[in-house]
Amino acid sequence: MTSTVLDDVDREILYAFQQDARNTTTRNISERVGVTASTISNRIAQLEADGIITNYYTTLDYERAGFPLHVLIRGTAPIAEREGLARRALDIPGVVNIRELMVGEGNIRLETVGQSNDDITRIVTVLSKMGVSISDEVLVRNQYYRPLAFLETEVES
Amino acid sequence: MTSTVLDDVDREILYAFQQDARNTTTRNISERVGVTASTISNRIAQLEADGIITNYYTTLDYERAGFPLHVLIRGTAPIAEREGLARRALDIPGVVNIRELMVGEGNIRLETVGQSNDDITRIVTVLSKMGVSISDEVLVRNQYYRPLAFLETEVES
DNA sequence: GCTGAAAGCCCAAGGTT
DNA sequence: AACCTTGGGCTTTCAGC
Repeated sequence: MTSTVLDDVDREILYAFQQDARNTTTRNISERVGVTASTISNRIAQLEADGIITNYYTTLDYERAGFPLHVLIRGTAPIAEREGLARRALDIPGVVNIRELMVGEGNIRLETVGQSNDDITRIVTVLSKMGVSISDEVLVRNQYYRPLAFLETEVES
Repeated sequence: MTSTVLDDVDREILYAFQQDARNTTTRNISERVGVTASTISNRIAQLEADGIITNYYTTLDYERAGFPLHVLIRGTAPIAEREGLARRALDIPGVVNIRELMVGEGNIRLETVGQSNDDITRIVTVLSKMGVSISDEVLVRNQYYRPLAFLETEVES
């Protein structure tokens, strides 16, 4: 692990990929930044190797995809089992995202989708049996994303 | 808007794209499903046109990218202004995601990242001035994603 | 609505400065 | 660390079914 710095080229890559991970080409970025596409290709490989880029993901409109229920669930797991429970809860059908939080009450937050209330009920039931106590369920009305704009940054790589 | 059904080809595309939106090729999917790459290309265009695919996104390890603070903020906005406030809050540097919820207390949830506590403080200050009352801030410890696995689904297109 | 071929574009690799 | 060239692969388009 040596200390490295994200320069303008890296930042441009990360910003472009957050906006469109599929249709952004190395050539495309290279024209914006003023280096060759080969260089962009090398930088991307480096960003992936460093674990800074973790995944290329596609966001869906769950409702249009046939899943009208989009629900956030808040639960609490015993500290010692928190991480294991979070990973296992990810296997419950309908769970699409899990966050572990640095807090006592409500240390696990799940993003779930379903076709009917039964789907959500089933998820909550399974969570309870796993040892997660549920304290809250709320419907998502809308969601907006914004690419992270980078300023001067220093990272360990 | 006519009623359409997602078939196995569509589901395979959505599932593959949720796993890797950048390195999954049309040919790659076509071999799994048993239709030609041309057909996959057409289906993708249709899924985009229908608004089922909303974005191709890249997830980052914010900590390794130089932003060690990853914080969820919970706030409440007056119902009438909720949507407008949510959209404007997205322009605050460091805010990467906003959800509007169908609930009274805590109807706006923000995902934010920062290099120092000052960054988070600044975000909260701006939110307060905008008219959002903040009730909670918690640190994210870990996060896991899972592609949505589709069963039989019917959608409006 | 799917197929198949062709044309154009893109990416990765190796060698060079 | 960045550049240049090239070979191979990918995507899209369109005529045909």
